[in-house]
Amino acid sequence: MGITKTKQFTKIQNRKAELYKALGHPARIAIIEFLINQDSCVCGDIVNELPLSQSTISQHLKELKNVGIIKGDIEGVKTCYCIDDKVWAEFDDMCRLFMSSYSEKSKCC
Amino acid sequence: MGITKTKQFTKIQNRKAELYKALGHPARIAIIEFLINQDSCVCGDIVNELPLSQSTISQHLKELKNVGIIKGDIEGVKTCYCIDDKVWAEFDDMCRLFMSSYSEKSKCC
DNA sequence: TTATTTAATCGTAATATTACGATAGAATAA
DNA sequence: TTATTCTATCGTAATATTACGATTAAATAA
Repeated sequence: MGITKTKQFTKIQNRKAELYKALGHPARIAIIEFLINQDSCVCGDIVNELPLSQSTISQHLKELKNVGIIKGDIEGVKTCYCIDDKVWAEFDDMCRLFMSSYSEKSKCC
Repeated sequence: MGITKTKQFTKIQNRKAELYKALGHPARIAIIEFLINQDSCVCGDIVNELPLSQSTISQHLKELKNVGIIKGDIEGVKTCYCIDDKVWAEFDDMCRLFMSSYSEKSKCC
Protein backbone atom coordinates (compact mmCIF):
# COMPACT_ATOMS: atom_id res chain seq x y z
CA MET A 1 0.00 0.00 0.00
CA GLY A 2 2.76 2.46 0.81
CA ILE A 3 0.30 4.45 2.86
CA THR A 4 0.90 4.92 6.56
CA LYS A 5 -2.04 4.41 8.92
CA THR A 6 -1.44 7.75 10.56
CA LYS A 7 -4.83 7.95 12.25
CA GLN A 8 -4.14 4.85 14.31
CA PHE A 9 -1.37 6.60 16.21
CA THR A 10 -1.15 9.60 18.49
CA LYS A 11 -0.30 13.10 17.31
CA ILE A 12 2.96 12.94 19.20
CA GLN A 13 3.93 9.58 17.73
CA ASN A 14 3.22 10.91 14.26
CA ARG A 15 5.17 14.10 14.85
CA LYS A 16 8.13 12.17 16.19
CA ALA A 17 8.11 9.85 13.19
CA GLU A 18 7.73 12.80 10.82
CA LEU A 19 10.77 14.57 12.21
CA TYR A 20 12.89 11.42 12.16
CA LYS A 21 11.72 10.60 8.68
CA ALA A 22 12.73 14.03 7.41
CA LEU A 23 16.28 13.26 8.53
CA GLY A 24 16.12 9.74 7.15
CA HIS A 25 18.05 10.45 3.96
CA PRO A 26 21.79 11.10 3.64
CA ALA A 27 21.23 14.07 1.33
CA ARG A 28 19.06 15.76 3.93
CA ILE A 29 21.62 15.02 6.62
CA ALA A 30 24.26 16.56 4.37
CA ILE A 31 22.11 19.63 3.79
CA ILE A 32 21.63 20.19 7.51
CA GLU A 33 25.32 19.66 8.17
CA PHE A 34 26.14 22.19 5.46
CA LEU A 35 23.78 24.76 6.95
CA ILE A 36 25.33 24.25 10.36
CA ASN A 37 28.96 24.30 9.33
CA GLN A 38 29.12 26.76 6.48
CA ASP A 39 28.54 30.46 6.61
CA SER A 40 26.42 30.19 3.51
CA CYS A 41 22.78 29.30 3.42
CA VAL A 42 22.28 30.05 -0.25
CA CYS A 43 20.46 27.34 -2.17
CA GLY A 44 22.93 27.45 -5.05
CA ASP A 45 25.83 26.77 -2.72
CA ILE A 46 24.07 23.68 -1.40
CA VAL A 47 23.51 22.49 -4.95
CA ASN A 48 27.20 22.99 -5.74
CA GLU A 49 28.22 21.09 -2.64
CA LEU A 50 26.03 18.02 -2.98
CA PRO A 51 26.33 15.28 -5.62
CA LEU A 52 22.72 15.58 -6.76
CA SER A 53 20.90 17.63 -9.33
CA GLN A 54 19.35 21.00 -8.61
CA SER A 55 15.81 19.72 -8.87
CA THR A 56 16.48 16.81 -6.53
CA ILE A 57 17.99 19.08 -3.92
CA SER A 58 15.11 21.48 -4.24
CA GLN A 59 12.84 18.54 -3.48
CA HIS A 60 14.83 17.58 -0.39
CA LEU A 61 14.81 21.19 0.81
CA LYS A 62 11.06 21.22 0.44
CA GLU A 63 10.70 18.16 2.64
CA LEU A 64 12.84 19.69 5.36
CA LYS A 65 10.79 22.87 5.07
CA ASN A 66 7.52 20.96 5.27
CA VAL A 67 8.32 19.54 8.70
CA GLY A 68 9.65 22.93 9.73
CA ILE A 69 13.29 22.07 10.39
CA ILE A 70 14.44 24.72 7.95
CA LYS A 71 12.92 27.88 6.56
CA GLY A 72 13.61 29.65 3.30
CA ASP A 73 14.07 33.34 2.74
CA ILE A 74 13.87 34.63 -0.81
CA GLU A 75 16.46 37.36 -1.29
CA GLY A 76 16.24 38.67 -4.80
CA VAL A 77 17.12 35.90 -7.20
CA LYS A 78 18.59 33.70 -4.51
CA THR A 79 16.98 31.81 -1.66
CA CYS A 80 18.57 31.54 1.76
CA TYR A 81 17.82 28.44 3.80
CA CYS A 82 18.28 28.39 7.55
CA ILE A 83 17.58 26.08 10.43
CA ASP A 84 14.47 27.05 12.35
CA ASP A 85 15.48 27.55 15.98
CA LYS A 86 12.10 26.68 17.38
CA VAL A 87 11.72 23.42 15.52
CA TRP A 88 15.34 22.50 16.16
CA ALA A 89 14.70 22.99 19.87
CA GLU A 90 11.51 20.94 19.62
CA PHE A 91 13.44 18.14 17.96
CA ASP A 92 16.20 18.39 20.53
CA ASP A 93 13.74 18.17 23.43
CA MET A 94 11.86 15.32 21.83
CA CYS A 95 15.06 13.37 21.23
CA ARG A 96 16.36 13.87 24.75
CA LEU A 97 13.09 12.77 26.29
CA PHE A 98 12.85 9.77 24.03
CA MET A 99 16.44 8.71 24.54
CA SER A 100 16.34 9.13 28.30
CA SER A 101 13.07 7.25 28.66
CA TYR A 102 15.06 4.08 28.18
CA SER A 103 17.38 2.90 30.87
CA GLU A 104 19.40 -0.26 30.71
CA LYS A 105 17.79 -1.36 33.94
CA SER A 106 14.55 -1.94 32.14
CA LYS A 107 15.97 -4.52 29.81
CA CYS A 108 14.54 -7.98 29.93
CA CYS A 109 16.66 -10.21 27.69
CA MET B 1 13.77 6.38 -9.08
CA GLY B 2 13.20 5.58 -5.42
CA ILE B 3 16.83 4.58 -5.07
CA THR B 4 19.08 6.55 -2.75
CA LYS B 5 22.54 7.49 -4.03
CA THR B 6 24.17 6.06 -0.95
CA LYS B 7 27.67 5.97 -2.39
CA GLN B 8 27.76 9.73 -2.84
CA PHE B 9 27.66 10.28 0.91
CA THR B 10 29.91 9.39 3.82
CA LYS B 11 29.49 6.27 5.93
CA ILE B 12 28.55 8.41 8.88
CA GLN B 13 25.95 10.37 6.95
CA ASN B 14 24.42 7.13 5.72
CA ARG B 15 24.41 5.58 9.18
CA LYS B 16 22.77 8.67 10.65
CA ALA B 17 20.10 8.67 7.98
CA GLU B 18 19.57 4.94 8.39
CA LEU B 19 18.95 5.25 12.12
CA TYR B 20 16.62 8.20 11.72
CA LYS B 21 14.79 6.47 8.91
CA ALA B 22 14.20 3.39 11.04
CA LEU B 23 12.36 5.61 13.51
CA GLY B 24 10.54 7.46 10.75
CA HIS B 25 7.27 5.58 11.07
CA PRO B 26 4.68 5.94 13.86
CA ALA B 27 4.32 2.17 14.21
CA ARG B 28 8.02 1.80 14.85
CA ILE B 29 7.94 4.66 17.35
CA ALA B 30 5.03 2.89 19.07
CA ILE B 31 6.95 -0.38 19.13
CA ILE B 32 9.98 1.23 20.76
CA GLU B 33 7.78 3.05 23.27
CA PHE B 34 6.09 -0.23 24.12
CA LEU B 35 9.41 -1.97 24.65
CA ILE B 36 10.55 0.84 26.92
CA ASN B 37 7.39 1.21 28.98
CA GLN B 38 6.02 -2.30 29.26
CA ASP B 39 7.52 -5.21 31.09
CA SER B 40 6.78 -7.40 28.14
CA CYS B 41 8.92 -7.78 25.09
CA VAL B 42 6.99 -10.64 23.57
CA CYS B 43 6.15 -10.22 19.91
CA GLY B 44 2.55 -11.31 20.40
CA ASP B 45 1.99 -8.60 23.01
CA ILE B 46 3.22 -5.97 20.58
CA VAL B 47 0.85 -7.30 17.95
CA ASN B 48 -2.06 -7.11 20.41
CA GLU B 49 -1.16 -3.58 21.36
CA LEU B 50 -0.76 -2.05 17.91
CA PRO B 51 -3.52 -1.42 15.35
CA LEU B 52 -1.80 -3.30 12.57
CA SER B 53 -1.74 -6.88 11.41
CA GLN B 54 0.71 -9.44 12.66
CA SER B 55 2.57 -9.61 9.36
CA THR B 56 2.92 -5.85 9.14
CA ILE B 57 4.31 -5.62 12.65
CA SER B 58 6.69 -8.46 11.93
CA GLN B 59 7.93 -6.40 9.00
CA HIS B 60 8.46 -3.31 11.14
CA LEU B 61 10.27 -5.36 13.77
CA LYS B 62 12.56 -6.64 11.05
CA GLU B 63 13.45 -3.11 9.99
CA LEU B 64 14.30 -2.10 13.53
CA LYS B 65 16.37 -5.25 13.86
CA ASN B 66 18.19 -4.59 10.59
CA VAL B 67 19.59 -1.28 11.82
CA GLY B 68 20.34 -2.88 15.16
CA ILE B 69 18.09 -0.82 17.43
CA ILE B 70 16.38 -3.96 18.70
CA LYS B 71 17.34 -7.60 18.89
CA GLY B 72 15.14 -10.66 18.97
CA ASP B 73 15.50 -13.69 21.20
CA ILE B 74 13.55 -16.80 20.27
CA GLU B 75 12.22 -18.41 23.43
CA GLY B 76 10.34 -21.54 22.55
CA VAL B 77 7.35 -20.58 20.46
CA LYS B 78 7.58 -16.92 21.35
CA THR B 79 10.07 -14.27 20.38
CA CYS B 80 11.26 -11.62 22.80
CA TYR B 81 12.32 -8.29 21.36
CA CYS B 82 14.53 -5.92 23.29
CA ILE B 83 16.33 -2.67 22.72
CA ASP B 84 20.01 -3.15 22.01
CA ASP B 85 21.94 -1.13 24.58
CA LYS B 86 24.95 -0.58 22.37
CA VAL B 87 23.02 0.70 19.39
CA TRP B 88 20.76 2.79 21.60
CA ALA B 89 23.86 4.41 23.08
CA GLU B 90 25.27 4.94 19.59
CA PHE B 91 22.07 6.63 18.54
CA ASP B 92 22.00 8.73 21.70
CA ASP B 93 25.58 9.91 21.15
CA MET B 94 24.97 10.62 17.52
CA CYS B 95 21.86 12.64 18.29
CA ARG B 96 23.53 14.68 21.01
CA LEU B 97 26.49 15.51 18.82
CA PHE B 98 24.28 16.41 15.89
CA MET B 99 21.89 18.51 17.95
CA SER B 100 24.63 20.36 19.78
CA SER B 101 26.58 21.09 16.61
CA TYR B 102 24.04 23.79 15.91
CA SER B 103 23.95 26.90 17.98
CA GLU B 104 21.57 29.74 17.44
CA LYS B 105 24.53 32.07 17.16
CA SER B 106 25.38 30.56 13.81
CA LYS B 107 22.13 31.55 12.23
CA CYS B 108 22.22 33.85 9.26
CA CYS B 109 18.67 34.84 8.41
C1' DT C 1 14.03 45.91 -23.74
C1' DT C 2 16.39 41.44 -23.82
C1' DA C 3 19.49 38.21 -21.71
C1' DT C 4 20.96 35.82 -17.74
C1' DT C 5 20.80 33.80 -13.31
C1' DT C 6 18.46 31.33 -9.70
C1' DA C 7 15.35 28.19 -7.79
C1' DA C 8 10.66 26.07 -7.83
C1' DT C 9 7.75 23.01 -10.14
C1' DC C 10 6.18 19.56 -13.65
C1' DG C 11 6.41 15.18 -15.77
C1' DT C 12 8.14 10.81 -15.61
C1' DA C 13 10.71 6.46 -14.65
C1' DA C 14 12.63 3.33 -11.38
C1' DT C 15 12.53 1.62 -6.99
C1' DA C 16 10.99 1.41 -2.06
C1' DT C 17 7.57 1.28 1.46
C1' DT C 18 3.40 -0.01 3.70
C1' DA C 19 -0.09 -3.14 4.52
C1' DC C 20 -2.57 -7.42 4.39
C1' DG C 21 -3.92 -12.31 3.81
C1' DA C 22 -2.15 -16.69 3.23
C1' DT C 23 1.17 -19.92 4.10
C1' DA C 24 5.01 -22.21 6.34
C1' DG C 25 7.79 -23.88 10.00
C1' DA C 26 9.05 -24.55 14.63
C1' DA C 27 7.85 -25.41 19.37
C1' DT C 28 4.73 -26.90 22.66
C1' DA C 29 0.24 -29.07 24.23
C1' DA C 30 -3.16 -32.55 24.05
C1' DT D 1 0.87 -38.64 16.98
C1' DT D 2 -1.95 -34.71 16.01
C1' DA D 3 -3.49 -30.17 17.10
C1' DT D 4 -2.42 -25.67 18.43
C1' DT D 5 0.14 -21.52 19.05
C1' DC D 6 3.31 -18.18 17.58
C1' DT D 7 5.95 -15.65 14.36
C1' DA D 8 8.53 -15.28 9.94
C1' DT D 9 8.08 -15.07 5.19
C1' DC D 10 5.82 -14.94 0.58
C1' DG D 11 3.00 -12.78 -2.74
C1' DT D 12 0.70 -8.88 -4.03
C1' DA D 13 -1.58 -4.27 -4.44
C1' DA D 14 -1.53 0.56 -3.51
C1' DT D 15 1.07 4.37 -2.66
C1' DA D 16 5.42 6.97 -1.67
C1' DT D 17 10.09 8.19 -2.54
C1' DT D 18 14.08 9.34 -5.17
C1' DA D 19 16.12 11.23 -9.03
C1' DC D 20 16.53 13.70 -13.29
C1' DG D 21 15.72 16.75 -17.32
C1' DA D 22 12.85 20.27 -18.95
C1' DT D 23 10.26 24.10 -18.12
C1' DT D 24 8.67 28.13 -15.72
C1' DA D 25 8.76 32.35 -13.21
C1' DA D 26 10.89 35.98 -10.93
C1' DA D 27 14.66 39.06 -10.21
C1' DT D 28 18.59 41.29 -11.80
C1' DA D 29 22.08 42.61 -15.43
C1' DA D 30 23.27 44.20 -19.86
